[in-house]
Amino acid sequence: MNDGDRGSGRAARPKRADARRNEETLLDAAASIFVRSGVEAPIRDIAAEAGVGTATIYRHFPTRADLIIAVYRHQVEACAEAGPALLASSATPYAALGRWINLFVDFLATKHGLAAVLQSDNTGFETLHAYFLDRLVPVCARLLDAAAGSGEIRSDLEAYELMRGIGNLCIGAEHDPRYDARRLVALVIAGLRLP
Amino acid sequence: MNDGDRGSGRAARPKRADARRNEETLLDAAASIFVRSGVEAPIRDIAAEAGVGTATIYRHFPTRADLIIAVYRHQVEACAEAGPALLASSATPYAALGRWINLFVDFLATKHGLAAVLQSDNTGFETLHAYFLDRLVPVCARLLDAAAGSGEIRSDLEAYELMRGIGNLCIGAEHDPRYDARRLVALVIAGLRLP
DNA sequence: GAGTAAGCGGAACGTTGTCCCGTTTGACGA
DNA sequence: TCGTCAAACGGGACAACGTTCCGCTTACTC
Repeated sequence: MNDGDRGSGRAARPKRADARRNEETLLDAAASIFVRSGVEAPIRDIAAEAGVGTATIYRHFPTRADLIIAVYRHQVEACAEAGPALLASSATPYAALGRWINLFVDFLATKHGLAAVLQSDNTGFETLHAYFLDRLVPVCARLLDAAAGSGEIRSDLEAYELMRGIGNLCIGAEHDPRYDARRLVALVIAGLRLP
Repeated sequence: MNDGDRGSGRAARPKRADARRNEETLLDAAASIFVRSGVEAPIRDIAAEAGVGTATIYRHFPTRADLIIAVYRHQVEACAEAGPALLASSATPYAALGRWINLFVDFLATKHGLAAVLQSDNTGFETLHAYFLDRLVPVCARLLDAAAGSGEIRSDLEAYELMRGIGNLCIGAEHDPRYDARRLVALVIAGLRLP
């Protein structure tokens, strides 16, 4: 946001053109490498794909988390915005919740290794945790509250816990035909239901 | 098994005493380090704890998976053997299933990082996957079959898929007071129940 | 007690993340 | 148009780690 200049006081000179260009190139390269080799691909590979030095990546994205966030920001935003929309357009809050969780699973399951990174307690991914949580937990909480309010589900589960559980279930779902994360997630959602 | 000599033809000379001693020492050291730093602790740390060179570890346990298996074998066996016992002693197969899953979660949740490693699609952990799966999936399948047979749960979920899901849910459960794997697992088990 | 191969320790090598530093280059004022 | 300078750059340097190799040590056998 605030493309090009900062909002604070004396305009600190805007980014140089080559820097802006490099950032674009890097995002494209990272997206491409993430698809090919997962979000834990070596920094050097991404740098090579972009045709820049490794330091350039660190300059634009101090941590891997920052890069991942930048690459997937659009999709996360879309997912967050889908929450209220689904709530408005679905027959019941429970139905909305189910659909929204599916959206979330779609997102995670197609991102090679993202789910795993999202759960890792590795220091250095706090930014990533914080971003996902800040953005999506409130959305999930609203859906959960609505469904609890309408008496469809139990009300003793925190959105945070549910989202972490869903995230966990999506780990390693890409490469194992015998494991379908969606089926397990559906089980959790079913278990949420009140008799 | 077959402590000391091999069963095949000409007795290939038994292991040297110092080698056997080192293996013991290594298992103790690894167990201790696993508790302190998780199952992905640097090989060097384990070697240092045991007071041996790194090559000694590789000689006894060619891959990290082999070491992990050796360290936890007893507990896995106990878990496997608990399956039939619970089935015999519980009121219903469904109750037995629930208790057995709890045992499994207890095991995983206390082993710093084991759950994560168990799911990783990293080459080199096939042995670990194979061991856990070979040993525990059949046990789980029997419990699942029994509960399905008694009409308590749906019958369209493979034991393999359930176990992977449970394993996934246990990832990162140690260090986050806001995330209780057991609660999510209970939700899955509840979702399994037939109306 | 001597011979021998199993076993050992630690140095060496490859890979990866991260940081540093000398060089290049875009932006701006003259 | 051109000179100046800080932003930005590239790639080499360093550290941590997994893994392998090799010369030395030592437990067993006779």
